[in-house]
Amino acid sequence: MNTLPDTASPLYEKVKDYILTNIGTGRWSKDRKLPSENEFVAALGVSRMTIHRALRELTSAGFLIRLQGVGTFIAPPRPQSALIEINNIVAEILARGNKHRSEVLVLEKIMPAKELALSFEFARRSSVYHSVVVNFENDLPVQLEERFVNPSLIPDYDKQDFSKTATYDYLMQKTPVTEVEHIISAIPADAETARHLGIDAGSCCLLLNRRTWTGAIVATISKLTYVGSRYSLGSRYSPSKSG
Amino acid sequence: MNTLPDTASPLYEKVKDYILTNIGTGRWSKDRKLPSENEFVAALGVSRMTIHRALRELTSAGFLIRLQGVGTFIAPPRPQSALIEINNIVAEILARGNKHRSEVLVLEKIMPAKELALSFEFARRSSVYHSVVVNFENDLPVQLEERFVNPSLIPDYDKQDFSKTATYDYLMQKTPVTEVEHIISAIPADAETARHLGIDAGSCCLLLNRRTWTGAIVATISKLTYVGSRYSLGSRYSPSKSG
DNA sequence: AGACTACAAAAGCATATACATGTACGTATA
DNA sequence: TATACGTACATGTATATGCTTTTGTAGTCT
Repeated sequence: MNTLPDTASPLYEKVKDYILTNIGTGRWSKDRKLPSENEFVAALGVSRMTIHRALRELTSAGFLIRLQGVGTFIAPPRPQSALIEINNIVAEILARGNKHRSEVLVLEKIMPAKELALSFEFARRSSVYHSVVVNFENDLPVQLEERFVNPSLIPDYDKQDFSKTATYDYLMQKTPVTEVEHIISAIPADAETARHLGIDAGSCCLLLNRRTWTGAIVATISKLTYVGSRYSLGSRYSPSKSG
Repeated sequence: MNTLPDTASPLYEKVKDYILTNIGTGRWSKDRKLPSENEFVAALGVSRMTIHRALRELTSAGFLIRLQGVGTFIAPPRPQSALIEINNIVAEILARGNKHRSEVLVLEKIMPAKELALSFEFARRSSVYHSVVVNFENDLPVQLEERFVNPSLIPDYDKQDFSKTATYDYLMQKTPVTEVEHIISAIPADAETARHLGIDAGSCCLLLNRRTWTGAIVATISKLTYVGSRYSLGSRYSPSKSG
């Protein structure tokens, strides 16, 4: 019985729409196994190759996961692109099999200075959360993380225990990132930074300034300082595998 | 006559590699019309549907442009993604309305050291091009650019005048980039680097190590050193607009 | 109990065929 | 001369068919 949309588009596009709609509206629950190709054939009255094309394109677009011999499943919310994930330092440390620990130096609500308020693109003055955390890899400090967070998007930021949950994980869970800006530079460590990171003042550090948006609203502004000799940012990117 | 690569991958992938290689090596000139699907069928002994899939995927990845009833053409070099474009320093300098100038320090063909040959993933020893260029913004050195280039993809690299054409522009024009790897770190300048960049030894520099691929072949390996106090890498990215 | 085997299910690959749609171009006709 | 038409060719879509590869499972043998 054919329930495909009645638009002027190729059949495989209709099938894609049909599937995406069923996922989007939640009619197919998140962890459910989708019908097999042959079941789709029976249900929609369309040839298997056409079903296959629709499923393949949805898979390469990241909406589905397919396992040969097993079935087709709805993909979990996407893991961020290479450009974004460079910030989840905790995951990186754990992935290397090392021990992670963090110390929360500051967690407060403040009125932003003029320049900071400007970066948040606030229409009128408003307070923001402010946190400073040091991240350790095997008890060696590798990153000093200073964040400013928009309370209108993440209201309970200052109630969290960031020695247990990484700020990154908490933020990713709370609000979807629709846009990211990165500015990377190399700077000598100032006295305070050097003290927190246990290095000499003037040592080379990698400074990553980051702003994230949720829709049109600036969600977070972060200043991440890495010890140059202990850290580097890597990414690998394939245009052909995502376009 | 079948000239497809002899790898253990599906046929349509081999066809894609075959086409990318022919584009990459310049065997098919930039503005040329590619063979029609049926001509590919005759030339490679592969069914039209398989050819079609290869061409369709290369088109959606941005390498080709197809016009129904007309033919298939090589796409103009793409406006790179945020992650890739951070390397076109010349364009950046000009975009800021500043003057650009470059000095070519080295341009030669060498036998790579063991480690470098390894990075190129060479099956057997083969020579590579080597260039070192300093880029100036308003007569102030901002970047030291050392590149190693695979001659099998870019055969005339050492015949170019890189004080006139930027190495980046030349490479982008000569071969499509299918994959990029970046490793960014902060390091103190060594004596020689410091001399070339007109800074004190030990000053903070941003080091960008970059590898690019064309198909399965490593095309270039670059080591870009930026003066920390005079430069930072920026990017802005919207996951939702490309995934 | 554990290991091996056989089979079934599901996705993946490749092909042949047919028709649809769009473009280019030459030729006939008003 | 300009329009209309026919033909050739190119890409796009849809289907049917047959095979391979991977994975899970149910039996079976030791």
